[in-house]
Amino acid sequence: MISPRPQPDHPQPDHPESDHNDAMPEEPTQARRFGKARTAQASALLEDYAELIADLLASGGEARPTDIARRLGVSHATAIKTIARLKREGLVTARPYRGVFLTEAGEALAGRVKARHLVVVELLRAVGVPSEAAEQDAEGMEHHVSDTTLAAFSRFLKAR
Amino acid sequence: MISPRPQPDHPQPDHPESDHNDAMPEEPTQARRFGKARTAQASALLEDYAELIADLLASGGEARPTDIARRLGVSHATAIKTIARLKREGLVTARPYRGVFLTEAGEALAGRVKARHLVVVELLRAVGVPSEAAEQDAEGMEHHVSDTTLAAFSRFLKAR
DNA sequence: TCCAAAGTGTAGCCTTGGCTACAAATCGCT
DNA sequence: AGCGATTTGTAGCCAAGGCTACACTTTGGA
Repeated sequence: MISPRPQPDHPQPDHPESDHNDAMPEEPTQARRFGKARTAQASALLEDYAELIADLLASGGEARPTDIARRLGVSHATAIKTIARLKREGLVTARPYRGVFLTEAGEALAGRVKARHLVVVELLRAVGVPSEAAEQDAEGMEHHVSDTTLAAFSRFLKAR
Repeated sequence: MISPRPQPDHPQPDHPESDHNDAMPEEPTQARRFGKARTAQASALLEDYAELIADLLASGGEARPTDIARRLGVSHATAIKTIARLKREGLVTARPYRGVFLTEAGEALAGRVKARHLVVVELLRAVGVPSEAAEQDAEGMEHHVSDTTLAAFSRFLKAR
């Protein structure tokens, strides 16, 4: 399946790093950054679920799997599977046919997420992003906003 | 451009509450937002690879799988698998043991991604985020920045 | 020249997060 | 009370994106 005998038509004699005598340690930093972005992405779903469940409980009184699924735009089976994962993570409690509730940890997470969401949306609007786009983009961006950045956002908004 | 999953076109025929007279926050809107954030996430990796490959080609002359892997902080096997996917998507060309090169589409993508990255980092710094955090957070956030938001960022930076 | 090291590729495994299809439980209405 | 509709749960499938282990090429140095 691999090619028949690749010919050495490609002389690349020079070694890039030979002339890199000065500081080169750029890779670890970048790798770390990418890694962090990857892990942030991993918790994003959990955060969204926690926030939504809190929302449903606050407004409607109950958070049912189908409601969650519809709001998130996924099938109910997917929602149920994710709820199981939330349960494993200790963020919610749920008994069959009885709805979903947040644990204390889940509540705390939901609160943090919601606050962060608001700040991000506010900041986007403050720099001139239309509300519609601000809401849309914040949904994805917020999960990558570190505490440091969040604090800077708050400062900026207050000082404005 | 990148349509990873053949979306079976959500057969969400139901207009849930026909008799919900009072303001129920529209679920379709929220579902759409979450869905978009999800798909944005899907293309994020491809974007990162394209940008990195462009960077390596520009500075070192060649983009080898191990270099890519090291810079991204993943195993070389993972990098190779992803490169295969990039190939499937028509963003790069690569022959065994010969390095990776960008197609025209890949080049275009890399250019867009890089420009966006710069704007996002600039914006973050402009609102007071320390450089270190700005770089870190931009890495994750940029993939969720829509054209509309990007334009607003540029405007804000210019008008500052 | 030739052999070991470095780089590359393949195979298999895992988890996430989607989906559909089907089964079981609960609800709501007559 | 009973039955159909809705909701919930389960099972099985898929692709993406990780990993390790192993095999194969290329390259470079003795």
